[in-house]
Amino acid sequence: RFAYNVIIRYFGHSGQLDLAMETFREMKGMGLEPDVYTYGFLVNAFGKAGRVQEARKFFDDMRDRGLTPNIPTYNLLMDTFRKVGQLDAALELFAELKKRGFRPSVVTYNILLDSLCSAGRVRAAKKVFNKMAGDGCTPDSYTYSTLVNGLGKAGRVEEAHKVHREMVDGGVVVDLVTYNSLLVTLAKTGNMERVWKLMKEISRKGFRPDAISFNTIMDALGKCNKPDAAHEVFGRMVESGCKPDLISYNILIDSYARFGDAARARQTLEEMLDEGFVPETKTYNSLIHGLGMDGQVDEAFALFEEMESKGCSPDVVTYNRLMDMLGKRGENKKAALLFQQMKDRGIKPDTISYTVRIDGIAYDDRLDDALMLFKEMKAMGCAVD
RNA sequence: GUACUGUUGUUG
Repeated sequence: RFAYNVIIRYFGHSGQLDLAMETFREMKGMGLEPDVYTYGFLVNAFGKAGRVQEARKFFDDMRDRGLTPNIPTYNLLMDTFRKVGQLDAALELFAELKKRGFRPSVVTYNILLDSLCSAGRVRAAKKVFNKMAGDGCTPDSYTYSTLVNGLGKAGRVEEAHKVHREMVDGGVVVDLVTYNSLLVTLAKTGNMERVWKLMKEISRKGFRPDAISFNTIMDALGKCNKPDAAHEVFGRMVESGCKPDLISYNILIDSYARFGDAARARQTLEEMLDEGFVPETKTYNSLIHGLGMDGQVDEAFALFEEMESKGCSPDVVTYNRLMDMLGKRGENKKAALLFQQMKDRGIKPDTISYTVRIDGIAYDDRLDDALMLFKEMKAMGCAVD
């Protein structure tokens, strides 16, 4: 049974759900009783793939077989709910496990906190955070990164900073992830002085800033239209012995692109190819954006073709970007063709797709058509925001 | 003998 469990875990981990299922059936066929680990791995496998329904079914099956789920299995299911943003289901499960007399672990609390934060309920998250110690769960470094990250994403920079200080002063064993979480928060405010101060502190504490640390700073600079400063950080990164990764290049390309420097963006693409990295759809999307910013619409479309030949399929972002470009130049015929093309290719338009199309059409004063699209958008189940 | 959680990148 142990061997089967290991195999199921492996297949789940690598996303080969059919094989995991096959192994599960084979195991039962051999007359071996699945245990809580077996079911836990299955919940995890399907949960990771976002298949909540099935994950939940395995959890229930486990009970029907007379097995009692333990805390890690509860955590696995709860984390599945978190990943797909089903806060209510997560809260319900938490209430249930307590009612059944289980003691949540720190992990349970961490998942709960993250669920609340991702749903924007930062206030509630803080309350839970304040209560967890009384429930026998001492916050750990995961707890703090989750909270700092949540507060930061909610724009509550000072609170995030305060929580971080509390953690450091309170003697919690910190790691680089907790520092990076705060770094992201500070970087987004554009206050580089604070960012570099934190970088110093990171080193002083004996950590080496990693690619995520540097990428975070580069991204912040790029977003404030300082591609050269971002490039400088790239240099520092290399100097300090930290190897740039695919994301570093994507960020750098995006920095140049949003600044409108298509030439530099392209040059960076060449550099990343030289370094042996394989560009992604995201990479091309940034480049296309850059060409659009630079007014090089034909070049943008050339790249649109090129990306395909390099094995990067355009996605909804690519199409949105191109349609917006065309709409803003009044080329609505072409934009409409692209819109049709994306649907034909099975790329589901999202809220942004409809928004840019409606926007383009509205420039043409074709309000009836715009209204029709608006209706279609709702009919397609697209959120109207 | 086996498990669960946190940090960075692309579009309106």
